[in-house]
Amino acid sequence: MNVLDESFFARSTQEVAQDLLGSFLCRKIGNTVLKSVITETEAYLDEKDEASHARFGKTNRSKIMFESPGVWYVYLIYGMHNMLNVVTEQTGKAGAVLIRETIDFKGPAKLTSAFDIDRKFNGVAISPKHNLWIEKGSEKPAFESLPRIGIDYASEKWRKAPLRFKAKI
DNA sequence: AAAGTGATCATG
DNA sequence: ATGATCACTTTG
Repeated sequence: MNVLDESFFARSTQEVAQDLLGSFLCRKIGNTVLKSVITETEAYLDEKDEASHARFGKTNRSKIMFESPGVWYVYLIYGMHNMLNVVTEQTGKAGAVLIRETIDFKGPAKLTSAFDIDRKFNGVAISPKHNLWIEKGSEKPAFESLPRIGIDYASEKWRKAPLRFKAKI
């Protein structure tokens, strides 16, 4: 099938972040299936990445990033917005990709709001069985690499690291 | 430019 | 226990 499985996610975070561009985020709610093309992602690496939640090591929140690839990592930010990430890398190595926008929804919090995604998906397998999954796109789009958003607390090296990937329309 | 909102992390 | 901070959005 076209459904992405664990082998897709068990690779380097940057590769997964780039390859996710052009694929379809899919959500089943009742009898309806929503599908929207992913157009922007960000890679968050392991302990060395000063912008990543893994920078403090394994904590209650970040431990999911160290665990098995192919599950969702969803957390609440600013007291009101849910962020949707996929866990990457082999078990034991931290990594996650933030899905920042799709062709229909500009902004990570608007996306989760539109797809009715919240922390109940944290740690859940990325699979149609759980009504939230990703399907392979027809072709990998051209993209540009940019600094990530909203991480001013990190040092210059990481603030400027081109770990945001945006598909060219 | 600044509010709004609550989980999370460090510190005590 | 408390306090500062935060991978955002909306409004002015």
